[in-house]
Amino acid sequence: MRSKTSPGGQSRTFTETARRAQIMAAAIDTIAELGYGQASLARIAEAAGTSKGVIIYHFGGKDELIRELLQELIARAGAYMRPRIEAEQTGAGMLRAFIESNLAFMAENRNHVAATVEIALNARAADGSPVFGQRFNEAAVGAVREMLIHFQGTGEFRADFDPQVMAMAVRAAIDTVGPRLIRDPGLDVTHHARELASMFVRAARKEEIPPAAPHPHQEES
Amino acid sequence: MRSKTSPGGQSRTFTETARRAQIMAAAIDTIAELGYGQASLARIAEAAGTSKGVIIYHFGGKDELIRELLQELIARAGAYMRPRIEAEQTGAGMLRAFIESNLAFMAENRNHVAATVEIALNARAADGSPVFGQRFNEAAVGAVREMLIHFQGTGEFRADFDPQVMAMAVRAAIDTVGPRLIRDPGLDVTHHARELASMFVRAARKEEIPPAAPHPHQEES
Amino acid sequence: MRSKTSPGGQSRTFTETARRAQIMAAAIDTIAELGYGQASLARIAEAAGTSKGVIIYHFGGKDELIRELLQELIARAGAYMRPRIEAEQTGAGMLRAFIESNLAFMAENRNHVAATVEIALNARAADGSPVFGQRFNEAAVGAVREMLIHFQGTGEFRADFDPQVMAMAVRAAIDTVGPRLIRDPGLDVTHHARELASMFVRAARKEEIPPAAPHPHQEES
Amino acid sequence: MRSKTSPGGQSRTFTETARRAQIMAAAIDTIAELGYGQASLARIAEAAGTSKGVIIYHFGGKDELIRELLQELIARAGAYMRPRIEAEQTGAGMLRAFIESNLAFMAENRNHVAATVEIALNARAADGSPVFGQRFNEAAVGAVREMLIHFQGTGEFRADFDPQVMAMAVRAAIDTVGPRLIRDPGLDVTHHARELASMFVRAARKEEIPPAAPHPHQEES
DNA sequence: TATGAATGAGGGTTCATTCAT
DNA sequence: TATGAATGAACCCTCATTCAT
Repeated sequence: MRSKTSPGGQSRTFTETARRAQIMAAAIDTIAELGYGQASLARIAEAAGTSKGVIIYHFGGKDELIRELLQELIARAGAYMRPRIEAEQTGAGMLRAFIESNLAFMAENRNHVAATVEIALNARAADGSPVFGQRFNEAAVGAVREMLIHFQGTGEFRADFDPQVMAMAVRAAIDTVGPRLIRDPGLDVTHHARELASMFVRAARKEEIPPAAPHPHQEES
Repeated sequence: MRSKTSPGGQSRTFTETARRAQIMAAAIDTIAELGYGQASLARIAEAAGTSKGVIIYHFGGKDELIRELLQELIARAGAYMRPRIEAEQTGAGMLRAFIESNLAFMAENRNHVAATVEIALNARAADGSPVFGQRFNEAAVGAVREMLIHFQGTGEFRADFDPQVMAMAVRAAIDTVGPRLIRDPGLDVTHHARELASMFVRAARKEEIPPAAPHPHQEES
Repeated sequence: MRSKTSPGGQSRTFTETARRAQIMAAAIDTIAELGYGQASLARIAEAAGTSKGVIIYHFGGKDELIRELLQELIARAGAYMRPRIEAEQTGAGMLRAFIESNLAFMAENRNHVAATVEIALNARAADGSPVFGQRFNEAAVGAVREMLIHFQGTGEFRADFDPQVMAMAVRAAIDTVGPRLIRDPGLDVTHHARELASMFVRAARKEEIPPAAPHPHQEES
Repeated sequence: MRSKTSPGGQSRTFTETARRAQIMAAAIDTIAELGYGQASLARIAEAAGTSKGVIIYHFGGKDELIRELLQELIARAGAYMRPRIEAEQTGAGMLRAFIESNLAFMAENRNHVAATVEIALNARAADGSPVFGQRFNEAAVGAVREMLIHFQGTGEFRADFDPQVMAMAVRAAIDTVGPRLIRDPGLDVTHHARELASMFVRAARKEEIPPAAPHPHQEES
């Protein structure tokens, strides 16, 4: 991981940091707009107003650029979401906060998210094996899974569902909004987020019995 | 639609049909293994044991090959799923059949499905705009949405969720299994499917049992 | 020169002659419309309603087809023009007949002529040297030159012009109409021919002195 | 018009200008020698002592190279001819200057002119339609036509010929010399030019000398 | 630091031709 | 006779990368 040192080996100057930020921004926009496959160094350089050489000079190669880009994007999303999730105490609240803050971040950073998905989906090593998709996705799913397990333990969530399966579904349901957001800028993300959150909460939580229910039947074993 | 005519314009020879099938199989495997971006004609040809020229001779170009591949894959999945879905009467049954048959098809045709997802996600026109992803995904989501709407109308499903949002979530939850299946051959797809189906059924169905049910039907084992 | 024998070595059957004519017609149209460079065997075959193999079978290769095409086209033009020229006795009459009949043939056989010009201009041997242009053009120019020389001898034409130069100019002036005819179908070829003929006759013939010219000056040495 | 900007978008470096000139020279020679159809990027690169990639780097593609080549060639010919034509006052003088300077330029720049003709005649768009031939030729013919019309107006030239027809003939008579020059380096272009000029002057000019000319002007040496 | 220049592999495609049937 | 199938070279072009300046 050379991500904190400049090509010469020293830590970064202000100028270099700025150049890197500028290039990364251009890369985000280019990937979001054209997709990973069409985002060549030449096009990214053009969007950044520089040349291919500069990019390679600063990042060492396209792979490095992509890797750093992905790290940055994930970190940014995490910084946005974490406080919003941790402000909640209940499982329902946290699950809802997770989904809603994730989608809110998407809505506010459409290009960033689109680029993330493009990279995670497409970036491959020389031998064709996925580079990021795997570990990235597993980490993201893992966080949700642990949360579900925790509240299964407290009794707030039902015990009869597989937390891994639901975690994957939550992740997928969120991620699928990204591409759609790009094509349909008018999408009401807030509504979508609320609906999604309600849906998963309903699926996870134990049935609440209406206060004055005379004949409490249980549904489903 | 030239998909039923050979390069000469007449309908297909036995030999041609065989060659086409062989090439398409090689393309499926190559795309599933290496991803869409790495699946060049040369690599597909190598996997098929022929040369690029042969592929172009039979399909007219890479675009045609991809298009036919996608059509074939979707048709095959539809043929597998449709009867299983139509055998059901209730909304819960159909939703469950949809999810389970889709995942069962995936499990039995891993490479095919992985290739489909790769193509749908990544194939782009020269200007960078998605070629299939959009319409393909919308069609798939639309089918689920209409089903949900119908059973909201009959009263079996709750009326207070957005069928479009749930349909997208269902699609995404299913599609996310594909890539994972490739990397983790030991995944218990049957279990995953049952869990997923239960989850969405629980989220969609009304919670109340008819007050004083004289003939207790069991829904779901 | 294998142009009178079929691939097997025997002289041609009726069927073969018909096939050849059909292919040659298709080649003429294709070359006239798309130009020599774009007239691939595949396109010619398509226009002829057959396959590339058939063309190669009948002509032995693309070069043979082109060579025969050119011969045929020249022969046809000659058959049209020769009687019209030979019907004249004077130099002016023959020069005029040459130009006008040549252009008349063009107007009636636009595609043929366009194809001829395309081939003569573009067909090249493997080493890049022109195949037909040279000898074909020299022959065509030579005929005009000999005519001019003959009537310089009889005294009808001036003796002070270089017959080779004028012959080349006549040929070029005629040939340049071909391409234009393709693009501008409304061109009045009869008018153009008459103008061209008058122009060259005026340049070649000794000045006719107006009958009652009082002071005959000569112009130009 | 990107013809003054380098691949990066800025104006040209010395190195780039030199490389471009070198490549264009190689392209001229290659096209002149082998014809447009055989002048592939590979062959041009070989003649220039570089690789295809370099050409594409500097010109962006074959089309650009050809387009710039044609512009350059036309501009150079114009710069050569214009002052020689404008030095004349009479119609005969200008017509003669046009023809003679054009052919003199040809004689001094054989490959350049041959390449120009090859390109103008053969370059085609993807659909087979001529790219340059049309407009290029019309422009060249138009200039001559306007000159003829002008001196028909002044009375120096006869009024009874079609200026468009003669203009086309002049252009064609000149252009036909190009290819011949390549094959026959010993051709006496000066003689040819003088003959051609005399011929067209004789065809255009009125035959009568003003009845009783008091001050005999000499027209033409 | 930064850039212009060059490189070489690989991309998809067209083409004339060969060959078995 | 005729065709469908395959071949292999050549085509133009894109790309990530290297290198001298």
